[in-house]
Amino acid sequence: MPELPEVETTCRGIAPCLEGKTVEAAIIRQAKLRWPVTRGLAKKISGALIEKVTRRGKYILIETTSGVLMMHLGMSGSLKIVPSKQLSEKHDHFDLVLAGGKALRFTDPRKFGSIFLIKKEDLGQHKLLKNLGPEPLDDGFSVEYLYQLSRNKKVAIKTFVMNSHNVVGVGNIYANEALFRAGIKPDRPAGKISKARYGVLVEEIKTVLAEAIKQGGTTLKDFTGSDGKPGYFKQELQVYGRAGLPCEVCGKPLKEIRMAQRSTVYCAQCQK
DNA sequence: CAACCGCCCTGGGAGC
DNA sequence: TGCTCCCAGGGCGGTT
Repeated sequence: MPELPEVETTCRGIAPCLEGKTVEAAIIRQAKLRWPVTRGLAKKISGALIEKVTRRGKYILIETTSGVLMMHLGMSGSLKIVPSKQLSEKHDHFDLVLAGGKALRFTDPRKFGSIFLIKKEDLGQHKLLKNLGPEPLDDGFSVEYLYQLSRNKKVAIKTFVMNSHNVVGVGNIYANEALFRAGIKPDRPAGKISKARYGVLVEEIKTVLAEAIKQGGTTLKDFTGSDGKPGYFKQELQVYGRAGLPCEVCGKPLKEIRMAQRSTVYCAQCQK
């Protein structure tokens, strides 16, 4: 499942293949995704020049002279560069066909992803973007920021950091990992955690994401070749997916609880 | 407003 | 081996 590091890796992988290219056509095979694909997208984007590929949270933004193509990979989505003549498979819902024989192909078995075409001037006001919190790796995501925001909040710290209004891009896996590294019990109320502990948490969130992005670099090399190869960061995970297995620090079996319908794994000994 | 839950979807694993 | 069941989960939108 693409978390922020994978989205970042995807952006870095596809950007050189897209920037400066002209869009010949867009092929929409499945318009029914998490939300309907923007009406008339194919017609509107044909002939556009791709200027820049960026990212906001987990939204990939492909800026063109005809508007911004905004894509979210949801749970199971991926993007790759393929020869435009390559036959599509069952879950290949969208192609952005480029001049020169290649295409950007969007694949998403569970259809939790989304694709929009937005006017550049409307981007900041788009409902999916306008309420997003700071980027976790930016300086705006600081101890002061998170600590102040957390005051008087009763919500559990894990739910708090996974809320994209507070900070973007911290999904279930990295929330679990960062809390373990910071030694904070996931169900502790956000408003009752000291500033010093927020200092540790903010650092661990940044570190774990940065490390995962670095690992993504390995995938980057053959990005256009095969699929996104899930699990490249898997060997680094200390708690996620390890319920019942011994804590790598103290050896006690890791516990699993459900928080907001999400699997939550922690060490009762190391996390307080 | 906060807290919570339902929902969108399908592959894969467990259980029988 | 094949069926059925259930779970994974980002994130919005609706309800309480």
